[in-house]
Amino acid sequence: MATNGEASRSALRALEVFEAFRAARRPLSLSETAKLTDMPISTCHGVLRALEQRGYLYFGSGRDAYPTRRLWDLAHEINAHDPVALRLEPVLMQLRDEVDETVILGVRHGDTVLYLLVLESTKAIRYSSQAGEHKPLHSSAIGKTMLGAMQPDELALWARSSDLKRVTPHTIISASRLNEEIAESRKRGYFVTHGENVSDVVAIAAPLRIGNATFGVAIAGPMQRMANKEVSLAKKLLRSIKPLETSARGDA
Amino acid sequence: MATNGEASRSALRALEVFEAFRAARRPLSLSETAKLTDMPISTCHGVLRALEQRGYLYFGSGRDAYPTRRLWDLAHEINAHDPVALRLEPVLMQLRDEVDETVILGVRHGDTVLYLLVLESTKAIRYSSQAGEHKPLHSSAIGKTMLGAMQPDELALWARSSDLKRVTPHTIISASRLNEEIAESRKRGYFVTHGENVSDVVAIAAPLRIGNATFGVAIAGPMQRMANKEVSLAKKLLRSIKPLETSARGDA
DNA sequence: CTGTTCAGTTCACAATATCGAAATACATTT
DNA sequence: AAATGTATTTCGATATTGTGAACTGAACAG
Repeated sequence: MATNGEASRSALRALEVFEAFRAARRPLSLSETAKLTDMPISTCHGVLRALEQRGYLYFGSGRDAYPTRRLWDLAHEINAHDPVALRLEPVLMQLRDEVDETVILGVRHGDTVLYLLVLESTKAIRYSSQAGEHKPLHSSAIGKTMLGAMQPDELALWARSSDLKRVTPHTIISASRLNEEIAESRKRGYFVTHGENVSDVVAIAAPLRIGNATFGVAIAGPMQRMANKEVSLAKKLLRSIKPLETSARGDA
Repeated sequence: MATNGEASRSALRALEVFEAFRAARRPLSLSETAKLTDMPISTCHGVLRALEQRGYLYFGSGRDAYPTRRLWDLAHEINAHDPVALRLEPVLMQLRDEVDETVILGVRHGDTVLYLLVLESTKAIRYSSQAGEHKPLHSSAIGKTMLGAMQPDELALWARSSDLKRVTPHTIISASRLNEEIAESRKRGYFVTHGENVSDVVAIAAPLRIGNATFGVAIAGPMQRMANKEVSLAKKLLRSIKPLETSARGDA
């Protein structure tokens, strides 16, 4: 698991192209793709050609290209063997259905939380995000959960040495207040954010230990709907995920 | 749509890594990934880090990494808006279910056929392939379909100037025989291969014109099962795909 | 038919990634 | 604890790739 250093940009070019297709939701020409991905046209040209050669992309009759199923097949098979999500997803899905708010699985990743799995609410007004996103540790509910998993003295040190950026007007930017809140939440068994990362969003999160890794699971939704259900949602959350826990010996 | 020239290798590195995970069906360490992708460890290291930073990959507690859902979400959304497969897939799926042999959608791509969509039979013994694969024009059923869409004189020229490689003992490597067979098949309305591309595989294919692009649809299976059903399978194939055709004006 | 525009392709140089090797971290055994 | 073997990270010379600019070709208007 890496910590510092710069990493290659060009290795991700292919994925940037796919993301352009996702955003566009339709076939794209070379120049459109270049614009959307913010690459020079000649660079984009090379990437598209490479993808075409490998069968990831095809050009129909005109100049427009669209990805083939190859990417989907790839993702599908990878997914089908995901050791973590495989076990957790059914339960989290059930929780999502039960509360019909967005349910998120995340892990710590440096000074951020990485979303591994986002199961969105079916409601029109909902917390909407996606797997692969990063959120700050101090302003997200799962982040606080991760902080809660640290030793109190470690945490105090981390809070002092970190730049607790203000993300919204409600973000906690004082190290001492953060320490206090984490301590209280730890006792209570769950962690919350009230519009500290995204205005008007309340999230409730709890830790989930699998083997010797700590994950965090959150329920997130609009403040209006969440406000007076905090305790009952927290109970449902804890009830759902507790059975998933595994001691350091019994995991995949 | 490009024809010649060399294309970037490093842009595809990320996809090579994902393909390693597909093949492995489990989390992989850096050195394992490097071995599977046949990259030097230090190169692979850079790629994995880049993927990690962008949230496509995460390292659990140990040294092993696994892709997050991000790739799947990406593929899923791209798929959901695929203009061709969207319309064709339900019908092809129905055909697959009806005959329970593998059904393939392909297009011409230079001197090969590119598989856009592969719907495999549910039978244990079946023709198995995947989207993104390339097959020679002269030895695959969809390939012959593409040749059949050419003008006869164009075809004759192509056949003479191409290197009709022997793929199996049954591959047609004579330009004149190929010309004859295409001509007959054209009249008949469908194209076949008898173990010319893969031994013991029989495939039946027909053209599908959408707008001004020509696709090919094939039913492929083991010779034993296919042998005496050729005509009836061809009828089913044609019946399925004929309603999908669109003149040059009515497409997406 | 000719001029204009726009999309795609190619080219040569500058910027970047690659890869061997050496350094470090980690795990397991003695 | 020390030692051994294995895995990961760093480093820097070198080769490859990315990039702007110039080129080609197609589509269209006058």
